[in-house]
Amino acid sequence: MNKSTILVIEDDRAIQNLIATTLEINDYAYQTASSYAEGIMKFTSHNPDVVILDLGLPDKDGIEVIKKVRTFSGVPIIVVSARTDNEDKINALDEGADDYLTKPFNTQELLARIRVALRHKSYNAEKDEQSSIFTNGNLKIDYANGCVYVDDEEIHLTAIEYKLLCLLSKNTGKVLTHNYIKKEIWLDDNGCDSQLSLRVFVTNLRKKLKSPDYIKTHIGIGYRMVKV
Amino acid sequence: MNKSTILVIEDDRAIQNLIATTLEINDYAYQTASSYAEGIMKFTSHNPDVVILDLGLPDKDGIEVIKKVRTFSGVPIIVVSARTDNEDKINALDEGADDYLTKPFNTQELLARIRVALRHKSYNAEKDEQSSIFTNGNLKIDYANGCVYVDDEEIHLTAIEYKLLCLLSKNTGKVLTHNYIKKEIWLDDNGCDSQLSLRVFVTNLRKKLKSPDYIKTHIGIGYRMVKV
DNA sequence: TGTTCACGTTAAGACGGCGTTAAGATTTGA
DNA sequence: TCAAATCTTAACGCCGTCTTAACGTGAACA
Repeated sequence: MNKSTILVIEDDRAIQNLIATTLEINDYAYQTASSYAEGIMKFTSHNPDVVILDLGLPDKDGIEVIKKVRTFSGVPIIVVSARTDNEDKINALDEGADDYLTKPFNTQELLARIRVALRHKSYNAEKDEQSSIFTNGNLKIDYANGCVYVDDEEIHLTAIEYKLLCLLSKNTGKVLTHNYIKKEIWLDDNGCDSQLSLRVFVTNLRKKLKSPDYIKTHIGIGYRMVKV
Repeated sequence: MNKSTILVIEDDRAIQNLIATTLEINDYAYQTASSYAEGIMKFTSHNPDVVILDLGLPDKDGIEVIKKVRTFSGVPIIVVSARTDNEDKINALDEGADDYLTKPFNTQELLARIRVALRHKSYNAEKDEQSSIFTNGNLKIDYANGCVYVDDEEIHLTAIEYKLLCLLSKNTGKVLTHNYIKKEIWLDDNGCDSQLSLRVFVTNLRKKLKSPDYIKTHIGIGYRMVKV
């Protein structure tokens, strides 16, 4: 049997050890991380099957881990936190966490919830095989680190340009309507004349990608990224 | 928007009402059941998107609901129970429940966990939606991506041409009247002499499809796509 | 066999959407 | 607070798309 790998992001050493021991006894492979940065790094290098996450990290709020991971992966995330406030729970769940346990927790329950998570994952596994690195011609996107390369040279994109590029690249081959793009990028859609702005962003993006061919225009409809 | 349907299996009337009210306020459709038998019956008749289940039912243990449902469905099941015993929790989760809340619970948290469950479900639904490709002879239409291929080579269609082709292909074998096509494509029908325009579009479409045979003319009536 | 009618085809012109540049407004970071 | 980066808006030329007109073609019918 293939061991499942579990990434534990937790800054309290005592609890980290408790979880690690529990996992070890139950024959799971695992990795540990003590901060946001280490967590993301270990995620990309080990591609775990489940993430166990504490919200109280030294460098950033644990919520940021959820947001970051969700930009490129649907892996099950179980939050384990001392925060009992409902708002924290709801916030974490809505940002993409799959479960939320409050400390102190029962290790048997944690194991059961890990089994639930693995069940979900294996059910999804068929279609899921997405990596955190996207490649198309001379274009490369590292979703986990938020870097974009053209001809193996890093290029600088603004926030909106990056969002737009992610949107297009994750839907390569699919035509995205102006309206859809608008809603994804400008969450409140009455902010500006985004139809016009969009044209400018596409222009700039094409320029920075050093080729107009990645993004194809569908007149009257929208845009689409094509395999080159 | 399509309302999600939630089945609440709970024998305590007070809590049943509490959940029902919460769901109603948040614009979910729901069904209620007070026993194992009623729960299974309503499940089969309403095919809910999520099940909320109390373990203490009058006729059978709630665990039996999980076992039964899992023999034919992977629908998300959220257990809501007064039993705080870890064994009960673990047992329910291992039998196939997806989440477990202990009473008294916070309604906002319940709602958040319902959203998690629906997310899982819709994520799975995407996989099944993959087969939206139409084929007819050398013509291939990828509705989901909005692309059209002839002889395995992509062809470019304008917005109206694509709309027209979709209309015809989705009604292959059926004659569509001029009037019907007109209404579907030119929503405000007083815009132009669409009868004349239509002739031009059909010509161009036939040319782009590299064969006049896909679209057959019914003089005085309309057009129809035929299987070639 | 000629007439008529609906449709096919082509081409031209009008129209609108798009790409592009640049300048003003806004946000961000030191 | 100021400077730099970013976002929004305006303007304009170009090009693809849509519409319209004109003519050709073939079938039905007397």
